[in-house]
Amino acid sequence: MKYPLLYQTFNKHINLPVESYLDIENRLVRKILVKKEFLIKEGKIIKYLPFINDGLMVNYRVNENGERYVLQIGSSGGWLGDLYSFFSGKPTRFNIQAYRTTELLMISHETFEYMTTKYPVFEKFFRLVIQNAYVKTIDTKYRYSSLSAETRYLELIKNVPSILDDIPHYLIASYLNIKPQSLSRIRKGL
Amino acid sequence: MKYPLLYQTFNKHINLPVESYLDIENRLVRKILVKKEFLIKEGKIIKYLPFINDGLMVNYRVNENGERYVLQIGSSGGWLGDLYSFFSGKPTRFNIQAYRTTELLMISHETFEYMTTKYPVFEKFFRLVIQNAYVKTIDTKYRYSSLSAETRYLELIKNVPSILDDIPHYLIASYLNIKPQSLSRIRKGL
DNA sequence: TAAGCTTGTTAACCTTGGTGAATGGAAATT
DNA sequence: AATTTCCATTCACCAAGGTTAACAAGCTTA
Repeated sequence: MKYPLLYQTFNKHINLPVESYLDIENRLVRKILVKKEFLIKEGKIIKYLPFINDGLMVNYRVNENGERYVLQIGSSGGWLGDLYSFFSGKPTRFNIQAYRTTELLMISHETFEYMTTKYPVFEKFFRLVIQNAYVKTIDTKYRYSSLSAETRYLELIKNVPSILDDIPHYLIASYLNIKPQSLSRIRKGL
Repeated sequence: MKYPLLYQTFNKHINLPVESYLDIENRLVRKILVKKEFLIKEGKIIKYLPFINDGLMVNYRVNENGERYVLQIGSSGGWLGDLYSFFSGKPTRFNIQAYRTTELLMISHETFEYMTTKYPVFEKFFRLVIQNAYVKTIDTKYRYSSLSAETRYLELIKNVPSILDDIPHYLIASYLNIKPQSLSRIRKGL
């Protein structure tokens, strides 16, 4: 078994025999990104579902004025791609970039088909992965409404401490929905 | 066929023969809520996946100080429940309330099992419903970051005009992440 | 009908975070 | 090594939205 974290992730949601896991493991595309390298750039059509086996990635959109808005930060054990583009075949509006050396295990359309056909329990697995991500974003909306920027910042660095080493402050600020100057102000006040 | 909107909703994502649809239609629990009636109250365990065949519903959470935070507004043709509670069996933290007479078609655990077992294509259907909801909430985060409260208000009433007739302003304000006084101020300025 | 909620609005004042400009240091480029 | 670009920080000032309070209009309910 080359990727125990992935096996563990599958088994958190579904019951998967090791042989079936190994069958799938062989069909994954492994990819290494160095710091600042892009996995996804706006306008491309997404061909893979990426599992972050080890690393840290940032998903952002750019508006008409060229300003970045960080929407998601993904770390080891998570999935960070563009489901919509992957399943619809339409171009993505996201940019996903590694912020330290990152090892991805990627599922192609072909592998996705193979997995869900040969092991139908994977339909459920992917439903659960998406469902958890969805539930998390609703929770984020609640916490953004009810908590101050400072509290959100403290929560974030508690949950993902490695963020401070790897992700520039101006992106952390964007993720928190504030400007870099405001993040500086908050950090100064702590 | 009693509920053409539901049939249409299925067929937007998957190919479902009419006979299969009719088989399922018979297994739904129909429920009518009057204005202000609750579908879900915090602390309960959710037993159904509700489809809004006709109506308008609001999902909110309450914080320690008793303040409401509106997270979602659902209208005809949508799904508005608590997936997490439904699938995990844990108590919900949401409150979901009708804001006009609302007709729901509800899927019990038993019916969900039946649907996904007898017509496996429903695994895909529910994955897509959740996926679309997820994609939409990420988009909402982007638009909330980059747009002013006034623009968000104008977008909202453009997308769901019936909101103004049925949902009190203080809930609309909460959904927009502002206070009722600020919404008044915005409305005055228009 | 009266009393009592609930909701919407206004106004004065306050707080949080945004803006624009300046500075210094780190990193990338030449 | 020198130059340029990028990033974090600070500051003074500004704007959007929050807070508190008062009041009016609609409802409920007695």
